Amino acid sequence: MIELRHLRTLAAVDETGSLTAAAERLHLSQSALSHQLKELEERLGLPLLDRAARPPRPTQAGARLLVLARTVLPLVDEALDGLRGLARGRAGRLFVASECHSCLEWLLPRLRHYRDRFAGVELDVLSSASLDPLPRLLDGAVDVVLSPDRRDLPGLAWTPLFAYEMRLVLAASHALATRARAEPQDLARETLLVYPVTRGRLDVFTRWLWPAGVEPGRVRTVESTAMLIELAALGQGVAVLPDWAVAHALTERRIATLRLGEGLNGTLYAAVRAAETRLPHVAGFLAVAAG
Amino acid sequence: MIELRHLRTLAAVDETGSLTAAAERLHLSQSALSHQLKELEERLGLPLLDRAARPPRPTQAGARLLVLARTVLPLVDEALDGLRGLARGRAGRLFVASECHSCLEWLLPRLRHYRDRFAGVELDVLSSASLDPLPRLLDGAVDVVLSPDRRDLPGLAWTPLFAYEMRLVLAASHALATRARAEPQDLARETLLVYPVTRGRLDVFTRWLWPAGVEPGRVRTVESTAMLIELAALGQGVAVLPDWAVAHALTERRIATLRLGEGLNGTLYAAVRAAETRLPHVAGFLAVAAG
DNA sequence: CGTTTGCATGAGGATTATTCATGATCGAAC
DNA sequence: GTTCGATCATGAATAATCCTCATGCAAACG
Repeated sequence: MIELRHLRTLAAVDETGSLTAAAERLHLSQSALSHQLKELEERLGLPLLDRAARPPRPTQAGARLLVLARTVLPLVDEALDGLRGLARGRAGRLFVASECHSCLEWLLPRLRHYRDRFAGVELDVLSSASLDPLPRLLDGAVDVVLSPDRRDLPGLAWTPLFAYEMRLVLAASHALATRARAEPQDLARETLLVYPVTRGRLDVFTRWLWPAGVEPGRVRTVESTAMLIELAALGQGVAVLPDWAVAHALTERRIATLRLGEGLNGTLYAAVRAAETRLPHVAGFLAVAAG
Repeated sequence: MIELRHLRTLAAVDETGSLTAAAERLHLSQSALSHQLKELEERLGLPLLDRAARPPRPTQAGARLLVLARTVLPLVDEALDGLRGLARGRAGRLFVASECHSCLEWLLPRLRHYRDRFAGVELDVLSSASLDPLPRLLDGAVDVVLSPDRRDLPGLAWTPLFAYEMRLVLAASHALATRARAEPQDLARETLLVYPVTRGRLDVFTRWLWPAGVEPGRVRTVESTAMLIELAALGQGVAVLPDWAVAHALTERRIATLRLGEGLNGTLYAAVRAAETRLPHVAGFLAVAAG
């Protein structure tokens, strides 16, 4: 059937005013163009050009196809430009969703770095406190999911970003601060400061307290990591946070941290669609995030 | 580069939900589709489909191309439909211009006939009293030119429609009515009734009076053929008209007609663009007009 | 587990596209 | 009027491509 090649040929002939010139523009021989046109005309059963006229005049049928070419070819070229941008990391979409609440603060400085290197990429961070982000990754609503638990699903590729240790955060003056490690029972009389999410999504419950059958004395929800640390420093309660999140506050000596039992370690992973791992703006994100 | 074929493939895969089904719809083997997609992906340097997912999910690049396919393919199909219509005489444009004033009345009944047989054709008659219609035929503004004088230009095809004789029209009671033929000098004292156009476009001047160096006694312009005949019948003057135009009035015996000298014969021609003579709606017009 | 389904791959053949060489046509220049 | 140059058409040969056949592989399903 008809192909874009034919439309490009017609447009070139119309714009240059001769088959010869059009052939040159298209890097073809004049003969190739002549054959191509003839074959198309035969297939359609319609003449497209009046070759006798100079410059060659499109017939009614030719004019109709020219209109088509004029509307279609720019659309195609535009799309191809976009794809070239994608192929070179100069365009694309990167919607990042995180299952890990405190990770957002870890993410932001890296995202600034990423934005500098991939300026053309449409970047967004979705706080998916509610919805399970993995299905949304599969159906294309987001492009990267950050999660501490790696669930291998068909079509997904997982990349470890960094290992961390969850530590008990408490005021430097707290009675437990001198201990080498904390045990679940230690929290039975404490106020536990947590993010406002369901407990099933908090490692401190799922991997530490619940297995030991312990409930904290009180639970209080706090919006931000900074506030969590602040309240812990003031002795209003204790928190469980990844080591990197409290590294800065630790140097100020207002808080102390304890290992949880044998050590509650984890790894943050990034999931992307397997088919897109090679896309520059996706691979670039993984490199920046893991680096 | 990318071709419509690729867009059709992508769209088919997206709509059917599998390569195999898409191949069937496109009357290709599954293998062909697989090769085609693979080659396109390699050429673009981008994955287009996530084959692991079921149904195969378009990647960002694939989604972009799908958007393109969804906008472009309907346009192409629409155009092809139009062309098919053209090829079968069910569509097209036929703008008719006439250099011959009295021909319009000859044309109209045939045009009605034509319209019945080529219902889809956009039909129009342009009274080009002013502009020379042949250049407009060449530049595409009109599609048929009716003219009594055939000027062969490159790219034009001429078809004789019918032969006619210009005859002197006068009242049945006119003194000259019994003569066998009229001579230019006979008009020296008569009022000549003519259409309101420059004399250079009237055969009676260019082919009869001027060669003999005769001027009519008076010249009076009249808009329509019917009025021309009416005034002649009333003895208000004489006219020169093609035989067919007065055939009807002649049967009513109110007018008589004379041969002009040896006989002022002519042929009405139709000019169309040479490349379009085979188009059904053009060839159909010529057939209807000449028949 | 075997069976089915969907996709990938390699090789061979068939179809298409392109080029080369040449001829026809037309207009301009001499 | 002849010659030249430019443009396009054409046929044959070649190059490129596209497609199919015959497989292989992996996941899904009973």
